Amino acid sequence: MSVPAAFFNRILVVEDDPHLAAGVVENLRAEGYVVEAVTSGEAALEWLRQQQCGLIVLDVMLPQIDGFAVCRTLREQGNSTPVLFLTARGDPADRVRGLEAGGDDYLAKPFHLQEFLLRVRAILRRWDWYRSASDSPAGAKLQFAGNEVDFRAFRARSWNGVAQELTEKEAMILKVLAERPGEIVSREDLLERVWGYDVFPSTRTVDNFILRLRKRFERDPANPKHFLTVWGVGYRFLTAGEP
Amino acid sequence: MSVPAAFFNRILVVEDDPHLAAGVVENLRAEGYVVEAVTSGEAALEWLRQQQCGLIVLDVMLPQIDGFAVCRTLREQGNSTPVLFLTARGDPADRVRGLEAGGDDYLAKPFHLQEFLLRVRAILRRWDWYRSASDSPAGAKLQFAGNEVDFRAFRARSWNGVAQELTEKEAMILKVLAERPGEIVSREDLLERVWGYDVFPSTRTVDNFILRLRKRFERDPANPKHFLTVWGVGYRFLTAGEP
DNA sequence: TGTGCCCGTGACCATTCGGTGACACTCCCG
DNA sequence: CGGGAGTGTCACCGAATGGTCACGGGCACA
Repeated sequence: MSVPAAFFNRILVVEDDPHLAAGVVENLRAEGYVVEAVTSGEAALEWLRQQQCGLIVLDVMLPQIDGFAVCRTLREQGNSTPVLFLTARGDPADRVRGLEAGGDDYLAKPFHLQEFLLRVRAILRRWDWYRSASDSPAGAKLQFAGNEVDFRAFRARSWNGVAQELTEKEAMILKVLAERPGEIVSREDLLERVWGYDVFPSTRTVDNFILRLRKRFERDPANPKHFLTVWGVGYRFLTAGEP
Repeated sequence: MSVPAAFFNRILVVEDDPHLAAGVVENLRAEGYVVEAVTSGEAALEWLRQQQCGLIVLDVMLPQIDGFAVCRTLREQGNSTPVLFLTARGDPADRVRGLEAGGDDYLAKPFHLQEFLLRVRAILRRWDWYRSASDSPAGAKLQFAGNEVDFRAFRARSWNGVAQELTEKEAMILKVLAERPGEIVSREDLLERVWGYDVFPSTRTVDNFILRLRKRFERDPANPKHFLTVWGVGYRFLTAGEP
């Protein structure tokens, strides 16, 4: 049963709300998955007739065919790709319904992005019997300027050896910045990536988190060398030092 | 490290109706399990003398030796492989009898295929921890910070030498956490792994068990060093101290 | 039938996080 | 060189979350 590993890190996202879809897609991509997105059940079924993926993220509330029906149809066709349902309601009975439709997991909106990513990882890990258990999507750890960050555990050790317990948001902001070292990341980008959907704090909130990161990881927080301000736009992360 | 042959995902189907057997076998295979089938209790016992599997799907109505008897015999022989009974009748008393014979779950024919597959998955996942405990001596015991836990016996000795009798749930939660030291485990993960897919205690229940584990194993339960809270997500277990 | 153990829940309180506003400061631009 | 927009920084507050306890139901066993 040695299946070519190619499609295992591919994920199909089926979501009609473009905003939510964008957040989900971007975050999955950032985790190292290859992501495709469609906006309806029909499109999903069509896509899956021609392509394979390792996981389907499937909104329950879709126009025309709902998510449950999509999943049932797939299963009847003998397609056993893992499915993670997203639903607006948090009703436990819905969870059972989802599972009985042939799904593998279920998450109620609004969900924590982190929780979502954990589940995606869990499903993929669970399904991969024959792969080593230590598969880690890209970038579980980050090192720069003597700091060491473990994104899996929200934990870090700063240059001076002090252990740091990051909060969820701190960790995610850091991750988003660190994914594109040297590139400019706008505050809006950060909001989208970290808060995901339906919540929009002011951009000042972002500044505050940058402040915290500087305090944690900069030798001289007032003269940042790694969390740089790009005036009028956003921020830029440097691991060592390059203009 | 492509681990092929752990027997966890092997399933033995004991069913004398060839038609039903074929359907069950095929569907299990489609799910990715490795399936063997025999048609009588004797054959099952014989097979199990030489082979191991992660689950036995056992029809109750078999020629000669019935399913209950097969299961009892296995248990007397010290074989603790999980058993899922299939029975023609929906008699609740049968369920009790099945459980008394040492079975793990029970499904009345005719059953929904999805329901069946769900139960299979649930059983395998639930028993995962136990298997890993009883298979390798290493997995059976956990040591950290002067505590010693024997998952097989639900028994432990805490750092101060006090003997602890763990309950089943306590042991399972501890096991799930300890399987991924340093990594975040969400409450939902814990619920699913420990309670199964169709039971829904509140997430507060999880907190309570964490509380108990802390009382048992932390030197200062109010300032946990090993059972750490990850705010907004879940918990994280540390044996000593690692980044 | 009674007793004890588990475990699930609700209540109450403590803590944490994150979002905001205020104020000082910086940078850009005229 | 001065003004205004944008940013650094801080302290604060509300809401959400977790810690902890005590109660009660259910099951098992005597």
